[in-house]
Amino acid sequence: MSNGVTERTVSERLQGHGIQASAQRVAVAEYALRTTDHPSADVVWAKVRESFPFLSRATVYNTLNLFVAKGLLRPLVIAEGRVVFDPNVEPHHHFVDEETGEIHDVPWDAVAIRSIEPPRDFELRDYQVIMRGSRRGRPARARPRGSSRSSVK
Amino acid sequence: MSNGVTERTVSERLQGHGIQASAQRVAVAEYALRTTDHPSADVVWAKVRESFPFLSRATVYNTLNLFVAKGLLRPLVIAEGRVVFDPNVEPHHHFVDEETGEIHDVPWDAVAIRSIEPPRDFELRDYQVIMRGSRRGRPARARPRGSSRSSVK
DNA sequence: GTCTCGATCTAGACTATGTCTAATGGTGTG
DNA sequence: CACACCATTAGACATAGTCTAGATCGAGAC
Repeated sequence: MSNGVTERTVSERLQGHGIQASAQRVAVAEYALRTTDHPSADVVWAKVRESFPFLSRATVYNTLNLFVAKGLLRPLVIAEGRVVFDPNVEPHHHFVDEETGEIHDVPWDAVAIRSIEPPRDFELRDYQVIMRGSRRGRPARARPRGSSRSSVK
Repeated sequence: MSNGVTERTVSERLQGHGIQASAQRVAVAEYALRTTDHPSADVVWAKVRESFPFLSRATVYNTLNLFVAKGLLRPLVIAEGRVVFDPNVEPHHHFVDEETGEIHDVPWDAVAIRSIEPPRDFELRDYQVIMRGSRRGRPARARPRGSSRSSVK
């Protein structure tokens, strides 16, 4: 794909957002800015270390937070127990599979909103629709939470 | 307020949902089923212990998860770093104040949705709009995250 | 009343996510 | 080379949440 955004090297993208490039930051960016998996910070750490073993956990957290501050990633508070990161910073919605915990992007125009009214005295900065459900045909009962066993005896 | 729902005692509500009442469960319910604060489990623990000191943390977690399983509470994955609980189990939306982290209920009809299309092969169980912003007049820059100091140097 | 059984409650160990700190190392400028 | 600055590191720390093993409670059987 050569759409004028992804054809630039990762290193150039970082510098274009005012981020000093370094070996570690490029390695994190190569994964985190290309994936569609909505990984958590620890998942990024594990993935990147496969090809770049000299990388501390603190650096991954620092780097991801830096990318968020510079507008390269968006943090999502949707998954249970952790923040996940989305390199798609354009407006869109999300669908959470309640059985697997997987998060899928939903195009902005898959939802037609006629009007939206924030609470009085509050200023709306952005919004999105969070859908929950499961793959068609599966009943989807008790949600997995932490361990695989049921959380209520 | 005597609207046919809240006029029943908490103990009766628990039994009506198939939950064996106990001193601890009633104490948790008195707070968690009445509040509009969207508390986390540890907040519930702290609040309830003010008037009911003999209460372990595990009991609070067990009890809240039981209430969720029985449909008395809805878990929300909106706030950073924790799950919060909402005794309003009717459909509604939420507004997150990005400065304070406070969560406010938004009535269902504050948003007019004309159509909504989940991803192919997925079954939509429920959905809600998550709005983010801040109180009018305040600029709302860096979001507080964990500690009060900036997370990116 | 007392025995028994299952449900509930408890303290504390444990795991996972995330932040902070102090020290180390690399790079550019003079 | 020396200095300053920034990135990186390991590990300590903080917090949310789960699990376990044992104590305790309560209701029915006798």
